[in-house]
Amino acid sequence: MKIQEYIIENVKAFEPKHIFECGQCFRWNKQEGGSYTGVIGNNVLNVAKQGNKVIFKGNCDGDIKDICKEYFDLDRDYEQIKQKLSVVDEFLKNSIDYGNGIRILNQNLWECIISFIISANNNIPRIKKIIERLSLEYGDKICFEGKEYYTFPTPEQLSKATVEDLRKLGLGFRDVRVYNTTKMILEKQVDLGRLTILNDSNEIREELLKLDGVGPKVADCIMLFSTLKRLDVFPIDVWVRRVMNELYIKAEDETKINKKEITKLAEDKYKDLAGIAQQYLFYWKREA
DNA sequence: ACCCAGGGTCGTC
DNA sequence: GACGACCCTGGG
Repeated sequence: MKIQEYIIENVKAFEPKHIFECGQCFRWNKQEGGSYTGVIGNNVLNVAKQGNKVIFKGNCDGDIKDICKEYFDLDRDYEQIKQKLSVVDEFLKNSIDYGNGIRILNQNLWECIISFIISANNNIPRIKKIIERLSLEYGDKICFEGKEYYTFPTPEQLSKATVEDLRKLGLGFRDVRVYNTTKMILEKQVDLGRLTILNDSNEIREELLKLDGVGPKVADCIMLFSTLKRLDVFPIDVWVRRVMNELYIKAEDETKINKKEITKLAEDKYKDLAGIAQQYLFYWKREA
């Protein structure tokens, strides 16, 4: 572990606020001055934007440049993606202008699974608090700039928690789901190593759905926001349902819309970039 | 004090 | 396939 720095000059499509507050991740916190600090694997990082520079600073277990390239998806051309999506229609173009610095992160698969199981029928502030408590209780300590941070617990570490322990940490009815899923992954009833090798998205989804607490929405989030990197999947939650109804469907009661109708609409309009389009729409709808 | 909603899923009918 | 229940927290 050592303190390192990595700077990108003339950066395009990179805005910390857009990246960390578009709902894809839960472990980043805004600092005084507007930078964000968070934990990636065994590393603590601070991300600051100054003009058209991005400055990464961190206590890292490995090369900070490699860590950032992988996690922040730096080798992907988001300017090209935005151009492609902007011509779909005015609505999407407006939301892209609003969240122009969004990037889809490559988050650890295991952490992503547990995080989005916790997200079910929950709100973002509470999801973040629960994940912090899990890390504090079962993760490893890392120090950075005089403060203590904690890694997200490994399956082995989290398996030390009983259902009652999880309930005490505020998971509510999700306690059993996290407990069961941890066990299933540890015992390789669902093999995460094999998941990353699979090509077919439907095959991956099928495997994820075996896990307790993973339904269609959570499975889609995991596939989009983790290292599985399925940019074509379109997670449908209350917000996306809302925005798709307002823009295109215009039904009186959005809760009665068939999910398949939304999925088909997204596929037709956004094609293989539906997941990224979803993030622009989600961020715009929640913030603006 | 009371009600509602929140990045849904599960069990039951 | 539709429906209610589910723990907990914050806001009206």
